[in-house]
Amino acid sequence: MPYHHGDLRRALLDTALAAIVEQGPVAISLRELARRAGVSHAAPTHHFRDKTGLLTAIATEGWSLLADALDAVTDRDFAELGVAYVVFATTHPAHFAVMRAPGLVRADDHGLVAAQQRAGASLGTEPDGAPRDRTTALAGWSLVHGLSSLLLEGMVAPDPGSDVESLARAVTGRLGRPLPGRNPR
Amino acid sequence: MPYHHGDLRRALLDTALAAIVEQGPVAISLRELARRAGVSHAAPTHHFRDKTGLLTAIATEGWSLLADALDAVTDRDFAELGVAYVVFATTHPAHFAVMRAPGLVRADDHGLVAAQQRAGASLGTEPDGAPRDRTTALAGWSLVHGLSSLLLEGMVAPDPGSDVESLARAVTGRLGRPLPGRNPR
DNA sequence: GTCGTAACTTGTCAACGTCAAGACTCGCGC
DNA sequence: GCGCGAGTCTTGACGTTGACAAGTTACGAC
Repeated sequence: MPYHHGDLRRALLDTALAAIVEQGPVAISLRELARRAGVSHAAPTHHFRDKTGLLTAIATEGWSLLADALDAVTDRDFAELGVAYVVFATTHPAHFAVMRAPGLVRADDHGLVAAQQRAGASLGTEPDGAPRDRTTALAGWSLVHGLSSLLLEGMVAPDPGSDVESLARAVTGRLGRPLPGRNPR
Repeated sequence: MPYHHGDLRRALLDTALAAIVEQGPVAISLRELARRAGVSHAAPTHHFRDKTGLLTAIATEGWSLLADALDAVTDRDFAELGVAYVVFATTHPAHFAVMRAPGLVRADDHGLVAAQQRAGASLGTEPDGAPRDRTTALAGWSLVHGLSSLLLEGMVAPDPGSDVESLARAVTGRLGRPLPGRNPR
């Protein structure tokens, strides 16, 4: 094992993500992550100042990946964006758990706020690029954020034989969509 | 200070709730709660086996209070239930933070599950007492759960001059109701 | 009144997060 | 090809925490 790890930062993030899936974001310990990565107990300090720093990095990466996933949706109807949101949450449970956990991250971190805003902007933009009506955007965001949370908390599960994607599609379909010519924004 | 506290269990819960508002549910320490309550560092153990036990008790109480709040809504239209949900979350931030935090509580705790189901049943019941369509109920629950979360995470705030209740009313109004006469809003 | 039981204390342990100081190694300037 | 600084990692230490064990005190039923 070389003295210089190569990419210890990435390795620690990946180890942390795996541990979070197993034990939740609260139960992880920096020392155990270091152990799993084969480095000394204080090595993480240099890459992420402290535990909050590590979790902030994970949350930032999460929001950024979510923004990427939303930007990749070609049919920018809200239903499709919403489905992408829920699919992201269930395929990146560790990221999403940290993103929505209260008091685990430095909420005023620059990179974190920027990544959050990028994701928010993607949700709050109409297919034609115009900003969505605030109430509509908020309702949509709430809906998919809440559904993702309920799924990850285990309070709701897709019907057997069905999957998360079709559940998300059914639920987002309940959102009152303003009809094309009839409603501003 | 008497040897027997009187109602240490309640005192610890209240102290914990206050501390959670200040520092978040993760940062609280059993020892500090004991200190604030004026008892020895091991006293909490006897009332709540461990830290998870305390948080489970808070979550249980939260779901139970929420169920009470929902049951107290006389106009059982979903919009009103939803407003009550969001109002509960913002007026009981400590409870709600624990209720929705991942991995902090014993999710299989009997009392907790029962309280959750009581709240869920209230949301999933039509004004006339009939069970609501599953997708509709889930959409509504997701919407208000998500909105509450976004508010408490500080990612969204009511417009200045407005308040949480009217914001919740506006947002729940965006939910398409599968009633005859199709125009929501 | 005594006695069982519940409530609380004191003492202890391993693990953790964080800090300070030192050791190693890489790569750039010369 | 060589020194040297900056970046990377280690070692060691400190205070705090959650949890456990064993002992002490008060309450209430009989």
